Amino acid sequence: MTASSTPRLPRKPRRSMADDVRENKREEILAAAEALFFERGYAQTTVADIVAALGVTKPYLYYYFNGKDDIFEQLCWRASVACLTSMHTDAGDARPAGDRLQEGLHRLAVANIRYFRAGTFAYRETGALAAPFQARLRAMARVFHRELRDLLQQARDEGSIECGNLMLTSHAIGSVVGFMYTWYKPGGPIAQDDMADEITRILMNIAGFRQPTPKRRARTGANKDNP
Amino acid sequence: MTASSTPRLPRKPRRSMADDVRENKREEILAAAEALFFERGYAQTTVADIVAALGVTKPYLYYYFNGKDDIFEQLCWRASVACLTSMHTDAGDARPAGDRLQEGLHRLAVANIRYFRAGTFAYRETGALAAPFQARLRAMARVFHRELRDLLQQARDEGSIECGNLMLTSHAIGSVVGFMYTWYKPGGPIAQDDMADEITRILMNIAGFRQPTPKRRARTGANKDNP
DNA sequence: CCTACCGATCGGTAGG
DNA sequence: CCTACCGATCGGTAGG
Repeated sequence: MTASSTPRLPRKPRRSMADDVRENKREEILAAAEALFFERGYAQTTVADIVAALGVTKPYLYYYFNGKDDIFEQLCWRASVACLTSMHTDAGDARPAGDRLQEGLHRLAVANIRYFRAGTFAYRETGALAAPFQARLRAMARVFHRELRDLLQQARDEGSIECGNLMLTSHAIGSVVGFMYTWYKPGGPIAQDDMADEITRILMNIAGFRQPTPKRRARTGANKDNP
Repeated sequence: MTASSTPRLPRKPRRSMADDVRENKREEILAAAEALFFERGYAQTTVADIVAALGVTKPYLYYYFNGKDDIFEQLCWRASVACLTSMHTDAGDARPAGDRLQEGLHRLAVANIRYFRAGTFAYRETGALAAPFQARLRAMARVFHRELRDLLQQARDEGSIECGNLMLTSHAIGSVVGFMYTWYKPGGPIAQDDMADEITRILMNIAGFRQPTPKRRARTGANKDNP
């Protein structure tokens, strides 16, 4: 989290080869557990299921993680962070709010497609999560909705969208990405990039977006080379 | 379901007073279990929790139900039926598709508000449901989306809505009601009837509804007295 | 890094 | 003798 160190000093590589191996094994366990938690649910997935899927034993798993709940929290946290920080925009970003909104919604769609499994744990499996962890997730969700509502309001004020109740609009947008897991599975007929664009269009439609900003046909994207 | 019997013969009341008492007790158990299953999840709710909430004992519960899974399935089934049959319209209904769509979406909103707890079990707790039961739910969900897409297409053909991909629009509509449980709790500042109207407006907006049918300002509603 | 096994707790049901 | 229920305990399995 606190990765702000003085540059120009490539000394002391934080990560040895042994660390990489360890990290790979951790990720293998996380990937196997994520698939099972998503399909069967947290409580219906046993630690024996996870280790069987990997062809290892239970003590192997407990060497890399503190327990079943530890694995679940790590999966849930990283996915929730990726999805719920999508609407964050730099304070110095002077572009029209409509552009920033569209870029944020696109990030939101991409994150929810990328983390389509673990991204659902926070709201599907609340009962399986410890109360303090739930509180941290709720706090992050509040920030997400605040940032989204602020962007919607700014975009409405500048006239690039037309929407009614901001809270309901915000929730409707969150619902479309949050409910995607019930019908969308990556690997289907539609490529992930195309699906992200399609979802972004739907989200912009819910926001009441009318035409791509009449003033100047701005081509938004990941263009952050020069300001 | 098959309640079509010859009238004018009030003989043989199907339901004795003892049956009513039994039915009341069943409903009490179902209500207590529903609240716990919704808040803690199926696996995190024990039979001991349910009976404790009612001040009764486990044999009492097992007299009225075959088990924990039996209770869960009954809750899930009745709620899912109520929500997923909302888009069904009579074959003889000759009104414009836009009106039938709006009426169906309003039923959908009302059903999801009414069954806001057990209505989520089908997609939140798939892992806790037996495979054959899941199959029956999936079949019913398929019918729901087919009926919704048919209505959307008819409404688009008659010009009362403008929407893009019918499948994505249908899923976006289902998402808004399916994800309501994450932010809406009945008993809040907004009355249930008002919330149903508000949700219906959002759903119609997602469908691309433009003004209440320009041709004739039809006032749709539950007015089925005379054709 | 595995085999073998524990303390705790589950859903369900016996006898009375 | 039946029903509707209680206190006590069952077999089986979870995480560890």
